[in-house]
Amino acid sequence: MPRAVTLKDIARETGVHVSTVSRALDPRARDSLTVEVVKKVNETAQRLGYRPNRLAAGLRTKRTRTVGLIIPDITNPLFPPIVRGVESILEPLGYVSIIVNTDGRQDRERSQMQVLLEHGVDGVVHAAMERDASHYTDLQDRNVPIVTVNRRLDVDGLPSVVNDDAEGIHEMFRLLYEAGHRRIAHIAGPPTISTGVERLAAFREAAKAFGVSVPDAYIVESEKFLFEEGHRCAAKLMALADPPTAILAANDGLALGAIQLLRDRGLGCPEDVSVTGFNNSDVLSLVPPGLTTVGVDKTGIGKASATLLISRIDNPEDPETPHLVQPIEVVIRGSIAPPPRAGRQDPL
Amino acid sequence: MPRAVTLKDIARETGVHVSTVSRALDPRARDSLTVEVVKKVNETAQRLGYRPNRLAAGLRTKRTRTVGLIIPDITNPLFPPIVRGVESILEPLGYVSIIVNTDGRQDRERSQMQVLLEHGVDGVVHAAMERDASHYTDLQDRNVPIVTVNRRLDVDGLPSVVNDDAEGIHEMFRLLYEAGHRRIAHIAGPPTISTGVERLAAFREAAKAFGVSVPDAYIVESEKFLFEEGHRCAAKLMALADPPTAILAANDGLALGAIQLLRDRGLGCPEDVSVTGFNNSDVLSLVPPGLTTVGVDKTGIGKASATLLISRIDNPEDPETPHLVQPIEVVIRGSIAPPPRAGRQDPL
DNA sequence: CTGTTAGCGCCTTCAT
DNA sequence: ATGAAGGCGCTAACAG
Repeated sequence: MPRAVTLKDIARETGVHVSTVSRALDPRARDSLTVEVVKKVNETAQRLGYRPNRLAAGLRTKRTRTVGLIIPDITNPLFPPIVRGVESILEPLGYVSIIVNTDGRQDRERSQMQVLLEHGVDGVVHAAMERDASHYTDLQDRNVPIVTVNRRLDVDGLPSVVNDDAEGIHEMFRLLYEAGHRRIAHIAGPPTISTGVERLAAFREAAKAFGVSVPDAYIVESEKFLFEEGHRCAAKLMALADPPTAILAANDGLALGAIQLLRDRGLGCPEDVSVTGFNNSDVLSLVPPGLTTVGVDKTGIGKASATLLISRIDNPEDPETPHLVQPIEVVIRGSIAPPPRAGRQDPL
Repeated sequence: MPRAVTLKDIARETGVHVSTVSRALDPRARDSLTVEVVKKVNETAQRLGYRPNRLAAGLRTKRTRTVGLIIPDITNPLFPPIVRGVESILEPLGYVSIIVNTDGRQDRERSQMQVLLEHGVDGVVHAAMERDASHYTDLQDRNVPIVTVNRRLDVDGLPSVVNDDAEGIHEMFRLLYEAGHRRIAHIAGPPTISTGVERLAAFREAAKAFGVSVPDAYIVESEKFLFEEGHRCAAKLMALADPPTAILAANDGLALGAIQLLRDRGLGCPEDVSVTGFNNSDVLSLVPPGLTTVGVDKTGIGKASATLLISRIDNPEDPETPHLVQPIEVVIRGSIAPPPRAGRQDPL
């Protein structure tokens, strides 16, 4: 069990002092040294297989090259690409990420932040879905930079990166409108989730923008962003005396559930009812009829948030708190068609 | 920017020495102290919001309560549940995980291990897919315990946790056999991937066990575990003079690609050709006809590997290197039917 | 039962 | 241009 090589070992080997070794290995301090010394030190470091002890360095410098990544649940397909995006920026810079899952629970969020603090993270990327403004006080007290990704906070002062949800909803609405639909319903996300309320608000905006009136009954709130909920909510919609000819769902899962409900009722998508989703989940191309949806750049928001975080870490005094909005992409598949004739005969 | 509270602060506040504070906070050393002192120290620690500095402690004790998690790509749906499983065990024990992605590249695996070492991880869980036995020498030299998960290594000496691939393939074969199939083909995984060769070997075993002879042309090797490859390989199979009546694919993606090929050719699954997969990916229930497949307990292997790792960390002298095999589950959906009449008329 | 001492590995003045 | 010395926060002998 050969002990790890330390500066001291290199010092002994080369005959110079430890602090000289430290300087020779530090690109920023290197030039105050003889080229020969630098060369010899680096060579022996190489030869002995020296690896800096980040703990010791961190203890001294208060910089650990570690960042915390707080996410609700890595199992939710939304987050792995974000994580990958973050790492694609951080890793080349020599940072490692400590990932913690919170399941969206405030108590866990709090305690996990403490854990990150204990490990001396240089910064934190917080990916979340809940709407509540979490208590970042501990981090801010300790002056640890934090960036939120994937949701805009109610209360603010922190940099954030989000997708352009409003634009995505607007474009889905436009597609339905231009196909001829006027009876357009919305299966909304849970009111506790940030994207749930954002997309609902955007839906209302879009309806107004296109001059389409939406009866209250055309807006159904789901309890979770899941297939089953889409199914349940679509059932409520299709049970109306005046059912919609199109359903704009707040995400893909809800949309797929809605399509299933239609099928159960003997209705076809898109012939009888058009449906749209949000997120462009990987599997969509496989499941008929192919959901028209909003593609979001998950890796992109991850990258952007990491870039933002690094700039905060490197310039702690910079007072800016940018709010980045990542553009979305319209993904057209087969789930939209003009409304059926019966639909057209109804008075607008 | 209030500096973090340290032992020294508590010492000053309570009037006892730093080392006494340290002891009072350590459950194992606590009982050599007066209850009053312990009480007072803990109260003030609480009041001041003391959080131990893990870096400093780690520098002293060589234990950081940090483990490394090496995976090819968190974006591959196979890994998030494993990660979650690992964390479900580690987090309650006070460990955090540093996750690094390697894209399965040896050079990155090597360099990332160095990075983990620099950060003083107490152990490493290595999830991998490639067959090559990686060089764990650096870790082993430093006496850092390591557990591999999701693949068995060619060369060994390390504890590992894998799924019971052989059993899964055997069961799929049985299902097909019992439905009446005798012309059963295999779309194999890439030969560079551990599960690829394992499942191919298991397929040959199963065929032998059931007394079914498999022509060479009935085994097609894919280059990646992907839909497109399943499509391509199935095309080769169905172009044979004597095409199979059943396709046992090495994973779900390949199976779905095969089903798509059948559809392209105007053939139905399961009426014309039966198909089976492996992994029980989340989406399968949504895509017709519902793939019959092998369910693997990803969270379970994650948990098992973490448990194994902890026991290695706690008992470094223990010479055992267990190889755990996690049981699989047969998931029956609609993709198997008896072979069509035409198939039966062929000579066996 | 508690204080003293030393040092983990590194960086950073301060001297020379 | 390099060495000496101190200390980051914590723990672990060793004293007493």
